[in-house]
Amino acid sequence: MKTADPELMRAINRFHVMDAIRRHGPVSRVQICQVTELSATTVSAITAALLDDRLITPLQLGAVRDAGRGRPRVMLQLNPDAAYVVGVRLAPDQITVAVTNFCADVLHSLSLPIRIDRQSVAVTADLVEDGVRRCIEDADLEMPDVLGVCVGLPGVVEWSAGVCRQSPIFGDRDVPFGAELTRRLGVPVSIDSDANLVALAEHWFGQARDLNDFLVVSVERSLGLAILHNGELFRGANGLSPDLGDLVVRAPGNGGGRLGDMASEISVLGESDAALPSGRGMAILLRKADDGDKVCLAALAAAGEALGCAVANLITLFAPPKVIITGRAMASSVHFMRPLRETVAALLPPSLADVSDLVVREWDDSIWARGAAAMTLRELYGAPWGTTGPAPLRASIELRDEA
Amino acid sequence: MKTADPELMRAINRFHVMDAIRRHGPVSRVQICQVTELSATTVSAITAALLDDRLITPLQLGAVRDAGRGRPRVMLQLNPDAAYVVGVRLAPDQITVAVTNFCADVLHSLSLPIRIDRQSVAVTADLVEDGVRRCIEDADLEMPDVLGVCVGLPGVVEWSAGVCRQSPIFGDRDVPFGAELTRRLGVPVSIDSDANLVALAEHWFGQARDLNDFLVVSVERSLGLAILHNGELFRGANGLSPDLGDLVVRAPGNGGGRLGDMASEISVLGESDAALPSGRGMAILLRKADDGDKVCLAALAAAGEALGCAVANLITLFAPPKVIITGRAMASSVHFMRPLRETVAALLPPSLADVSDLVVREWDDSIWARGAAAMTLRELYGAPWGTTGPAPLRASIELRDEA
DNA sequence: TTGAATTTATCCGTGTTACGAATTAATTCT
DNA sequence: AGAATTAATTCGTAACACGGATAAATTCAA
Repeated sequence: MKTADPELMRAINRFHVMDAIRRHGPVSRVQICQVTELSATTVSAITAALLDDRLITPLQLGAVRDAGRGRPRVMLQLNPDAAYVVGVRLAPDQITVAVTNFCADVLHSLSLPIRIDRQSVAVTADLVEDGVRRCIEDADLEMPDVLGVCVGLPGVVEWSAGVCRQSPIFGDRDVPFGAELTRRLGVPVSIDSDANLVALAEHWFGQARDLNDFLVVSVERSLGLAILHNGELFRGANGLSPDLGDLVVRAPGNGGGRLGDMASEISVLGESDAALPSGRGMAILLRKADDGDKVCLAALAAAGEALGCAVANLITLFAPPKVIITGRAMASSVHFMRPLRETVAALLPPSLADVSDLVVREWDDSIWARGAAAMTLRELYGAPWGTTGPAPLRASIELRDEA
Repeated sequence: MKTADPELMRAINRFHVMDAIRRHGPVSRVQICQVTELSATTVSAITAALLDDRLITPLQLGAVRDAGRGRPRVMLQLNPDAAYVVGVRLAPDQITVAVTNFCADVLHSLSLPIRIDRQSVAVTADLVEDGVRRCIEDADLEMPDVLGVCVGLPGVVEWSAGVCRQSPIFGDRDVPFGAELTRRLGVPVSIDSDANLVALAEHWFGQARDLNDFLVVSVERSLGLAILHNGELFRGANGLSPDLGDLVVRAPGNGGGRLGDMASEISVLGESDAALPSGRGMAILLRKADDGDKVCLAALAAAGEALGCAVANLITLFAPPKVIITGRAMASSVHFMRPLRETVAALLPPSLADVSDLVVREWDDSIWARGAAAMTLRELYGAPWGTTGPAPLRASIELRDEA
């Protein structure tokens, strides 16, 4: 537990101010007062401290002469150069690295089309290390300029421990990838599930900015799931990010099993004859489906139904107002989405029939980097939430502790 | 959002002190210091205020002369008479009412064996009102002595709104039972899912006191689910308590469907020929199963497998160290539990194979009342958690608000 | 061009809070 | 009876948020 003292008080209010500035672009002090409901005095003091720390800057610039009467407002914004963050995304067939500034703008990025799922952990770490160093160099930065690195990857990731419990890109389990890269790069490296990064980016910068509850389901080579609940990323009891692919849709055998074996791109391709070693298989399958190929249509429909079943269950549990489906290929096909929507509608209990809005969203690669940036920046001006939880019960209290 | 001011600071620390006293029985100020990590000064001030408010009392009583050297400790405890709370449990065939004191000790209780699932909402409300008034009277209390009432019932309950979205005991949906009883009784009445009450009671008073993450699955006439996550009851986005029965195990048709139609007592009885209008059916079925009756064994096994599938998915999502299965009859049968355990073990991904401990627990009726008490008392000396969340984004900020 | 009006931001004084050090209180041991 | 010991309170200090007064920077009107 964290006891409440003036320091915590300040930390909370400072976060509120930073959060307001981040969310509402350039913003004046009076506006911050309105949003945060803090007094003008407090806002003034906190912004002064933030300016002093160079975390924010006044936007002088001919300024938006806003034709008001009195003293013009001084607009404040995050200082883009306050810190730099590197975001890395590991996909089975690609490494993407991007450097962002304090506003999570991508300064420079780098893509390596490498089948890392064929490589050992050591080789992958080598590749990531080189990519990060190169990307920083290309952005005219030095290693010490970098506040932190965040790596997003598919699978089950224990964020708090920096360990990847299990992932399609690693043969091994329980890979301490965070510690390994921290050692190599000399800056803090955190790892998280790629779906979580997207969800966070969407919450910070995307269209879910005003939503405190939503799900992100990504359908690519493997299945990803992120849950934003009460404005916070939801993690399991140990900081574990749940893996959608591990959900079971029907009892195994009997035409059911792991969702990941039924609704991911790989599984769909496996059911059709379009499987190819390269990445073109899904495009071919989708075109065939458009042309009416029965096998391909059935494969997509089966996947949609399986995923729909899982999504219905997730809605039953979390009741999120919005569910965002994403993925490079399948998510954009009606042959996949229609069965999915129909299954969800059919399985949802009447009491929850209309709470959730299912939308499909496509992102470019920068979203991963921005999510990684957000994840890292959260730590810098991060909220002290959860630091104020119930006491972690000590084993027991000695009635009288001996000398 | 709640801005952090001295008042919040105090509220947080006062909660910590109250929580420490509640958890560690009679406890001295020094011990509170150790547990809460607050300074002796602060603890002294807060306990003085609490004593002044008569929320706690010193335990004079010949005292546990603890054979120490110096000035003896003054043990503090919750003042049992600081407030009284009424807990109500609605089951399909029974209404249970209990009055508890501030320590959640049951002072008096009352059971009405009535098939309320056959009655209208108005009649049920009548019965509950009468039961509560009578129980208070029998406990030698007056209505104004009662701080609040909490009603636990099966189904989907929106706690924050006091509305029962759907329940086997109500024909209608969206029943505003909380407001209705508040109007009738003149004291605040909250409602929640019965599983949540058990979970909270278990967390406050039971064996899960030192666990901040666990699941409670209750198998009775209907299925209940409660999730304690990070020390807090987990509720869906709208304060909705999820209903386990609404989870879908397999796609409908094809031998699957709602879990509630596959693993509840009612569904199991329906599959066998032991169905009886009275409540003896399950006992008969269980005995028949013990005697080797194939049909009964199969029914129990099917239910266990279905529930196991759902539990495996929940473990995948929440990674709780413990899952508590409860229920009057079925949960105690190996013919049900063995298939359940085997299914969970089979379906759990390897990375989560050993995180969760499945236990069966049986409670007496008082647990509901104590849970209801805890739920209500939480509000009195409740933690200000969640009051400090990210700002509820205003629609947008006017650049200049006109006069 | 100058002064009034207006809006923004800061300064000052007050009250609340937590905390460390010193002090008082209530015991047991010798 | 006095020393030792542990518990609890009191006192003084520092940090903070806040309301009201003040200063700052602009527009509007004569």
